[in-house]
Parts: sequence; C-alpha cells; structure tokens
Amino acid sequence: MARNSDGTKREAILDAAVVEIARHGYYQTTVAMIARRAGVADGTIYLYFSNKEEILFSLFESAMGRFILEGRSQVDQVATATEKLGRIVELHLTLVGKDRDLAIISQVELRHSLHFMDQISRNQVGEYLAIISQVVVQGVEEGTFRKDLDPVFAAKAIFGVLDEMATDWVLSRKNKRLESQAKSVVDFLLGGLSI
Amino acid sequence: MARNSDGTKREAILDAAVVEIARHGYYQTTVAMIARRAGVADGTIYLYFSNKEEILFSLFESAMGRFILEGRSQVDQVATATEKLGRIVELHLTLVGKDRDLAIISQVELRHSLHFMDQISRNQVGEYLAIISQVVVQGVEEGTFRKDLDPVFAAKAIFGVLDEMATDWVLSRKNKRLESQAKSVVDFLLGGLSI
DNA sequence: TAGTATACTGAATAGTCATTCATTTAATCC
DNA sequence: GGATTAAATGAATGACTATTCAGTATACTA
Repeated sequence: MARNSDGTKREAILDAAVVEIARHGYYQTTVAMIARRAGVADGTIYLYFSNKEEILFSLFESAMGRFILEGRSQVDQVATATEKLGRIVELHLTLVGKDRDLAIISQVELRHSLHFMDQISRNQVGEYLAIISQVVVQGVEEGTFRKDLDPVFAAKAIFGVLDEMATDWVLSRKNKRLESQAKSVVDFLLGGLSI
Repeated sequence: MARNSDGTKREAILDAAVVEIARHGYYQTTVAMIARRAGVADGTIYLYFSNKEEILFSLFESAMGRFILEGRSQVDQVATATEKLGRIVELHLTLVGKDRDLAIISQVELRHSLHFMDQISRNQVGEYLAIISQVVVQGVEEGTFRKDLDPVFAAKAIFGVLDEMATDWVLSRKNKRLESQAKSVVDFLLGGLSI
C-alpha cells in the first residue's frame, strides 16, 4: 500500500482527528484513537505529523485558510461596504454551520491554551480581522459608516458577534441552521440597539 | 496546623490554581504544582476538592458568581436601559481587566472541552445573559431600543462583543486598561456601524 | 493529661499514552 | 526477478501524574 506521498492518508488522519477530537476533546483523544479511525497504525501518524499538537495546528490552518480565501473572494464580488459586510457575515456563519464537528474544533478545542491561542490569533485570525477592518475603512470613506469608528475596534466587535453566534450554535442542540441568523446579525451590526 | 474548616486553605489552593493554570494551562498544571504553590501537601487538595476538575469548576463559579451578583446590583442602580447597558459594559470590562491571571482562566482555560462549556453556559452564563436580555426588553418597552430586536439574540450579541474585547485584551501584551474601551463598546452597541 | 476527633502529609500506586524503531510490506527500477 | 527505496506497522518504552491511604501532627474535651 506504500507510495502515498499525495494527501490521501494525511487527509484521512485529519478527518479522523476532527471526529475524535470533536467527540472527546483534544486531551481525551489519544493518538491511537485517531489512528484507529483513520485506518492506519499509530506510528503512521508520525510520518505525517511530528507530534499530536501539530495535528491540531493543521486542522486550524486548513479551516482558517478557507475563511481567509473565501472571505477575500466574497468581499471582492460586491461593491459597497454594506454589501461586503453582508457577505462576510453570511460566509462566516455558513462555513461554521456546515460541519458541526469542525465547528466544535474551531469554537472550543482550538482555544485550549494561551500559547496556542496566542499563536493562531497573531497569524491567521489577524489576517481575517484585517479583511473585516478594511471593509469598515471603506464604509467610512463611502460615508455609509460612522466616521468616528476605529476600524480595528469595529472589526473585533464584528468578529465578536459572529464568534458568539457560532459558539452558541455549537453548544445548542437545536437543528436551526446557523446561517439563518445572518440577517439579524447584519441588522444588529449596522443599526445597533438604539432606535 | 489543623482545624482549618474555614476557607483559608481552600482559598489558598484556589489562588494557587489561578496562578499555575494561567501560567501553564490546565492540562500542563499538575496537582502537585498547585499544592506546592499553595503551601500544602498534594493530598490536602483532596480534602477540599474531589478531583482536579472540580478546582476549575470552583474557579469558574466564584468568578461568574461575581459577574451575576454585581451585574444585578449595577443594573438596579440606574433607571434607563441605556444607563443599565453602560453599567454592564463597564462592570464586565472592569471585572475581567482587574486580574490578568483570572482573565486567562475565564477567557481561555475554562473553555477546554465541549462538556465543560456546555455545563457552564447552561447555568451561570445563561443567568448572566438573562440579565442582559432583561435590559434589552426594558429598552424596547421604553422606546429607546429598536422594537424589532429579539432580546435573547441581542443579549448574545452584546456578550459576544464584550467577550471578544476581553479575549483580545488577554492575548495582547499591551498595558492599556481593558475598561478604557467601555465608551467605544457602548457607542458601538447602541449606534452600530451605519451613519 | 489521656483520649478522641480532625486536619494534614507525602510516598506509593496504578494507570495512561505519546513517541520510537526494528521489522515487514509494497512499489519501483534495471 | 533481484535489488533498492519508500511506506507502513504495532509492540515496547519511558515518562508522567491523579489519586489514595496509612501514618503523623494538632486541637479539643472532660
């Protein structure tokens, strides 16, 4: 069965890791459990990953990579800041809501340690926030968003709302689709609480 | 040294746990490390807590208890929904910003496992969200908040913004006080992005 | 002060699991 | 088809640690 330097086996390991980690949590998941589900031997995992934590990193990278790539693409497809915001909200909720196991990883398991969060927020999450803050900058320039907004602050606030909706969806056992909240989120973000 | 059924030793253990867990993360912190810092024997921990996880639970309970108790108190001290919102924002940021180690626990370490998050969000966090959503209900009744708001949704959104500010502060190494963001947060929540 | 109850101690236990590596299996080459 | 390289295996290793509990120390009681 050798000669497998393409991604097949690696993918199988990552897919298995998503399921096991979502189900049992990172620390309760043993390498043997992942190997078993992936249909490989324990040692094989170490041909593709240097250690257990690197599996988690890879999971995060591929998930977050999609957010950034598709986020940029969505933002480029419409003209106004308001429309761009709508696309980001829709995309975020759709991507998270697509796969509950993966959502558990991104909303819960990836936030394990300060060390880990630090690393991921400095890199990929920062890039994602930059996309959002760019939209805010545009909105201010257009004159549709309030000009006293700090774009970096606003981006964090927007992310905060999206992230909370995602986490809430993961924890709730309801079957309601996450993306059904998109309109409410956009309304709230644009208009705030006040009349 | 016996006869210590008051809280002294228990407190010492909890205080030590905050420091060790904030510094090394829950899973990297051994019971022996906590005992050492608290100045007690390993076994003593088990006179006050039935296992390691219960220490984390207790930490959460006492922290969240303060949010709920003081939250109610703050809300009762002012009349309008807008003022109440301001008090909640101020309190939340002040409580989190008061102690960085404790903030690491609440923003990172407590979110370890789905199981754990599930439990805490169903109870204490739910209670906190209820306080916020009551404020929203009042605002709508007063006519100062938009009447198309779903109070439960709005409460989650508000919490999301606060939580993100808190997490961002924990991860940033800046010395800026967290509560200095209160005004920006309230402005954002009340007015949204649009002009 | 002897006796009892309570608090505390820390070495020993009992298990767990990430990681390694000698060996086996499969693919490729000439 | 024999030799060589690449992949994969899985049992063994080694390190780690939550929890227990028999023993010690301290406080209270009468």
